Parts: sequence; C-alpha cells; structure tokens
Amino acid sequence: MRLSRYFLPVLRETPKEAEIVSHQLMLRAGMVRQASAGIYSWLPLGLRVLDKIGNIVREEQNRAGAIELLMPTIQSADLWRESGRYDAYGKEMLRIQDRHERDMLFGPTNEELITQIFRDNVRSYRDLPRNLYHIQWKFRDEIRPRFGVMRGREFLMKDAYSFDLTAEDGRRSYNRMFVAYLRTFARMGLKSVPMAADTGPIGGDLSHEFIILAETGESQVFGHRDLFEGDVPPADTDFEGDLQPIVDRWTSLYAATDEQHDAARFDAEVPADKQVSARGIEIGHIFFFGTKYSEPMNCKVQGPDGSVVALQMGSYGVGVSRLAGAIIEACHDDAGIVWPVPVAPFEVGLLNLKAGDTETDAACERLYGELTNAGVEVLYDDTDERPGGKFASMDLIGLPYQVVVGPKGLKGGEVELKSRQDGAKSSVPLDSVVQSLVSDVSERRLLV
RNA sequence: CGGAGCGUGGCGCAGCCUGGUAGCGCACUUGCUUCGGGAGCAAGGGGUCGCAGGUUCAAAUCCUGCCGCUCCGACCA
Repeated sequence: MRLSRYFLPVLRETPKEAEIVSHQLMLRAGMVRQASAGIYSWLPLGLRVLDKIGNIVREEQNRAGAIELLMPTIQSADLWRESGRYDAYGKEMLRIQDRHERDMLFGPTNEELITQIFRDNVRSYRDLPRNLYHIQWKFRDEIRPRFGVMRGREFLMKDAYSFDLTAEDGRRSYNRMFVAYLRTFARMGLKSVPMAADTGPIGGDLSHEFIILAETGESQVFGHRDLFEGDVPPADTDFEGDLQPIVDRWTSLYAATDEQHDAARFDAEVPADKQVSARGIEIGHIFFFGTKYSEPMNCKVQGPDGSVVALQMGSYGVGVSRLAGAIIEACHDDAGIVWPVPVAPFEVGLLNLKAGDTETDAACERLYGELTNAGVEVLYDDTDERPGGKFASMDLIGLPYQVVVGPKGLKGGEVELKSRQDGAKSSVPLDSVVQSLVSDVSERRLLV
C-alpha cells in the first residue's frame, strides 16, 4: 500500500478523552475513531489488525474442529423469552422495536439463536458432537463504557457453541476450546493464563477466563508464576485425542481472578516467591453449562437407545476487538505500538527519504514491487514529508520492520533495515534486503 | 444511577472570574529555502465558542434548562 493513496490520519497529540495507552495509541495511529460512547469506527489500519486477529482466531477454531457460520446482530425477543433471559438479562441488552412494533434486540450473545438453529436441524445423536461459531458484532449497553475498544458497548466477538450428547463428551468439547484458546492467544504474542472464573449471566458450573497481565487491567488476578511461563500446545496437537492431560497441567496450579480468589488457599498452595498478584485483562471466557438452554428451549436428540435427551452445551467467547487494545497494552514503548508480526497491520514499512529523487524512487519502487510479489505486506511511505516525520509516524504505528531508503545509503548500494521490536539497525545491500526480509517475516508469522 | 470534571477551527489549549474586534501551538493551502530522526521564512484558508431559552445596548464570558464526553464507584467479552 502506498501511503500517498492510503487513509491514515495520525495524530501528533493525544486526544484528551483517551486515558489508557492502548486507546491513546489507537487514536494517534489512525486505527479507530470514536462514534459515541463505547462505539467506534475502525479506520483502515485498525480494520487490518481486526482482520488479522479474527483470522488467527478462525484458524485455531477450525483446527480444533469448530465450524464457522454467521448469525445476525438483530434477534427476536420471543426467542429470548423461551430461555427466560429476556427478563433476566437487564439493561445491558439493547431492546428495540421494528415498524410493526415487534420486540427485537441487538444481540449481546447468541446462545438462544444457535440453540434454535441446532434444535430445528438436528434430531440424532449421530450428528454429535458439533461446535459452531461465528465472529460477529455484539452490543451490550454497559453502564459505563471505558478504556477505548477494551470495554466498548459495541464489540466484535468470536462465540462458539458446543453440542454434545453426554456431560463427558461436553467436557471433551470444552477441553478442545481450552487448548485452542491457549494457542490462539500465543499466536498473537500474548501470554494468557486460564483462571477459574465466575459464570455470570451465561450460567453453568465449569468456566475459565483467559487473562493476560497488564498494568491497566480491569481486575486483580492471582496465580502461580510458572503458569505465566508455560509452553503452549503445538500446532500438531491431536484435537481428536485426549486433551485432559493438557488441561490438567494448566489448571493444576493456583490461578484466580479477584472474585474467585481465596487468599488462604493462595498462600497455602503457592510458595511466596512464586506468587503473582497483578492486574489482568480478560481476553477469552469459556463456559460449560449443560442443559441450561437446551432444556427450556427443547434442543433434544434421540440417543442410541432411542431415548430423547437434552443436549449438553458450552459456549466459548473471544473478544476480538478487545484483543486489538489488549495487544497494544502488552506491546508498546514510548514511541508507539510494537506489533507482533502475526497481527501487524503491515509487516514492513518502506521509507523513501527523498521522494522525487530518481534513484531513491527507483530503489523504493523496486523493493516495493519485489516485497509485495513475495507476499510481504508493505506500507510504502512515498510521500515527500521530511524524514523525521516519517520515522516518527512509522514508530507510532509500530510496523515490525522498517526499510529506510535514502541517497546516502544508496551511494554504497545499501539500505537500512530496522527492527521495531528491539530497535536493531543494520545496513544491508539493496540486492539482498528482499531475501533477508522475506525470511525474517515468514519466520515470525507463526509464533507457535 | 451516585460523586467529580470537561465541551472554544482537524488535534492540543488560552480567553470566562471582572460582558465590548474570537486568539495561540500543531495540522492544512501557496511560494521560497531546507532535507538521514517531528525544519525556517513569508502569505493564506478554516470557528453556529455543545444546544435552547433568559438577563443586557451588547453574551464564548452572567442565569436557567437540556445534550454530549471523560474519570472514580456498582456491572461486564
């Protein structure tokens, strides 16, 4: 992408409504603009990040055997009356009426709708297990939205729903999502820790929140230090096999959010030098809730013995839009964002220090073409802005690699190659920079 | 909803107390000079001062009501 034709409004100063660093940087880097309280427009750069996050989530869901579909944002109130949640949900649910004065709502979650779809189309245990998911906008009319996209009212969420014949099978479905989540967040460069969690309005008795540590986290979390350094299950993990040992390993050590925290247990189970007490951000939440929806909504199949049984269900959420903010909270420095390669909006920033100069233009065009053809995502700053401004903007938007092309270096046939992550700079021959970048970038696209 | 604060050009702010020509920095446009880490000079463009009432000869400024936004608390992916 050529910057001269792109839409990337960067801000030199910090808008005063932004209090936390990820919100400030998202506004300054031209990723989002606030439409109203807790509701955001995603500008081109932000959308690219959102898509990358969504695609990683998608790949890992698919790997774990979940199947993607897409449900609407607007739902019928009648469906929610079946489960009893129309009255139970409270004011977070945005209730609206259509022109015929039918009660509708903007979906805060989709248990009811997916249960309806499933019950209307599945009759036999032979069609089990199934896990269906979608990535769709949700609306929860929070009392107080804050922290930018981290706690907006409108947010993009991946929500998966599992259907099983027995509780044991349901547990296996739960485990598949548990392992998928460990991989999903690790691929974004995040160290997530599953923690015993409250089930809230979703219901059920088995639940984990996936937490990353961040100073601006919304809740206090407690855990064993070793959990924050554990190895993530590899890509060739057999999701059809027994995942219980993996889950057991991750849940054997103490980890809890403040609402579940038991200080006495914490002190008894975790040696003082292994105790971690910090702020955390919830980026995923999984639940197993049995027949909470299938029973009242009559989502039943015939088992092998001919009996009709209500399905065992679970639901599994990932805050896709929240992750964009959460990753920035975890990955930034004084100059701006420092994107991990897998979620970076572009992988390489190409800086033409003297746009209009025949030689630098030619060298940049060549690099831009070759990198693009090699499948590397390049943002080419071909504007005639001064070098200082170009450097500052590139650092702000945080692309992992920068290629600096100017007359000085070109005299020796060289360009400067910089890593945003560690700030390392090196002079590289013009002829080998593409090869070097292609291998560096592709190596870091897959973190696990 | 309880408490606190803020709404003045795209962004950041001053002016309000003590009513009288709407200002500053950045950004933007044009020209010249500059050009390897946010340049200099010069000339420009852009504002219903959140909205509505009221007081007054006169309101960004004083009064009343409303709206929006932010922070702390209860709620949450």
